[in-house]
Amino acid sequence: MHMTTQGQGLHTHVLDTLGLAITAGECPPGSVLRTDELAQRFEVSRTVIREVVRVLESMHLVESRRRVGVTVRPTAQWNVYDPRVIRWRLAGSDRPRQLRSLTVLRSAVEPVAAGLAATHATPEQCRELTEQALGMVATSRGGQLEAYLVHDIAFHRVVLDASGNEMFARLGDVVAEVLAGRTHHRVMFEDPDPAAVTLHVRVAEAVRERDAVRAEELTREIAAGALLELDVLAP
Amino acid sequence: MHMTTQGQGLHTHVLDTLGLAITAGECPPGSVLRTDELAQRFEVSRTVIREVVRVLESMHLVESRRRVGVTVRPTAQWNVYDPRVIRWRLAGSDRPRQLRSLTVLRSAVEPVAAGLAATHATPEQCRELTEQALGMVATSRGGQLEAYLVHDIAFHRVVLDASGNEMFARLGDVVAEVLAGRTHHRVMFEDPDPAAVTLHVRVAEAVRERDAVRAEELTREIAAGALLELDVLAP
DNA sequence: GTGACATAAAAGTCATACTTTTCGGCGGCG
DNA sequence: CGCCGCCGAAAAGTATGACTTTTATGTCAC
Repeated sequence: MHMTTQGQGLHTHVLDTLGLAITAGECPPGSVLRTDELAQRFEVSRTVIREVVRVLESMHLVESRRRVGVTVRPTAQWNVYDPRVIRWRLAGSDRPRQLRSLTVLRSAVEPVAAGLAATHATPEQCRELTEQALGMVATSRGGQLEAYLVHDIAFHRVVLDASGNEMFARLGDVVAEVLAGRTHHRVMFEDPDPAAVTLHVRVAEAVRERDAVRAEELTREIAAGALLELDVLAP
Repeated sequence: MHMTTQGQGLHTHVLDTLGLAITAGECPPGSVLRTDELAQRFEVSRTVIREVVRVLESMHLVESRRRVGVTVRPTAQWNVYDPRVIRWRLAGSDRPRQLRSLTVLRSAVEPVAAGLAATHATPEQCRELTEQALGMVATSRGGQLEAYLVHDIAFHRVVLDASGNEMFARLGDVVAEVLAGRTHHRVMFEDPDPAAVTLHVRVAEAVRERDAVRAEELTREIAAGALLELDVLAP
């Protein structure tokens, strides 16, 4: 048996290992893999390898051609919205680049989502939003960064959900990854920016009061802060 | 043999058929499929079916569990950023909903992308942008909708590429699908809105002149137009 | 009624044989 | 010398059957 992560079946394990290897830059774009070779390397049957390759292919990470093998595609063609690809890349070496891309995406999407949330949010969602904002306030000082993170993630997830747009809603996981990544890779000693905390509270207010333009504008400020912080940390 | 699309192999064909069926609402969420059954239905081996199921699983369209079968997941869990899922849904019954979601996403992303493009675009990209805008002008009248569409898609793709953000760049396919869908599923007789065409030309100008805020603002107008048009067509 | 256990159903895995496509070389012809 | 077409082999694609593993469900004893 192997000593590596083999929790949920061979398929998952091989997929994760290979995906990570590819996104990490081993197997650079253009290099070819052969199924038989992979089968030997992972000590599994060709069946498993083929299924893995098919999934990798569906993420546009590789392309499989007869008589040629499985060739790694150029980075520009990855399906970067696949949560697994995101996770692999965040775990790999170009984590900073990835974080920046994702933060820029957030800064584009979240303000619009907040504006929509102001008109679409259910009372329940408004309540939830306020609750999470208050939770952020309560945990914003004294080094309770982990607890703060939980509320932060929940807050943004509710906003995206409440927007009523499924494309936005599905970005909840992405945002969660970004926030978690930011918290975990920063100096863990400093408390979050009080201004940002206040902004979250005010966004919750704006949504509750159905003030779309204010919700959007405030969220834009939050996003601007996140971008700024990124520039400070990784110029 | 079958008379359906079988161009690039059994796998592709079965995947497309099944994916379409699921996203179209046959096989509603919660319903279960068995691999053997599917193998019979499509007259292919279990091998092929298993690979298809694995890909479908990677899109979060289905979940495969032992002793239970392949169960269709609730819509909220689809990986809606997968180009194939988008295409299937655009071809299916909830095309209006899908088109709206995507257009809202565009309206959030493209203005920001245009702003970034103004500062990041290479001279080559500026040239390309201008060229496509002019192409749009040239084909904007006289029922040359197909030719217009080509330039329209190319234009938006260049903007997203030139933003320098990979997440934005990868939305090129999505935007292409939306624009194509809009053109092909609409009354084919009316020429595109002249105001929109002009706006595209002005965006190209703004980018060329490195005027980020203007590029963003103009693109916001284009997006607003697209949203408006959507409301007119599907209230 | 509750809990442990047996059963069987379905996916997961493997090995193997066979088919199809296609790259790359080789030879002939211009 | 160079181009074109044919041929063979390499690699993925497909099919099949046997076997393993998990697990939902029914059954039986308590």
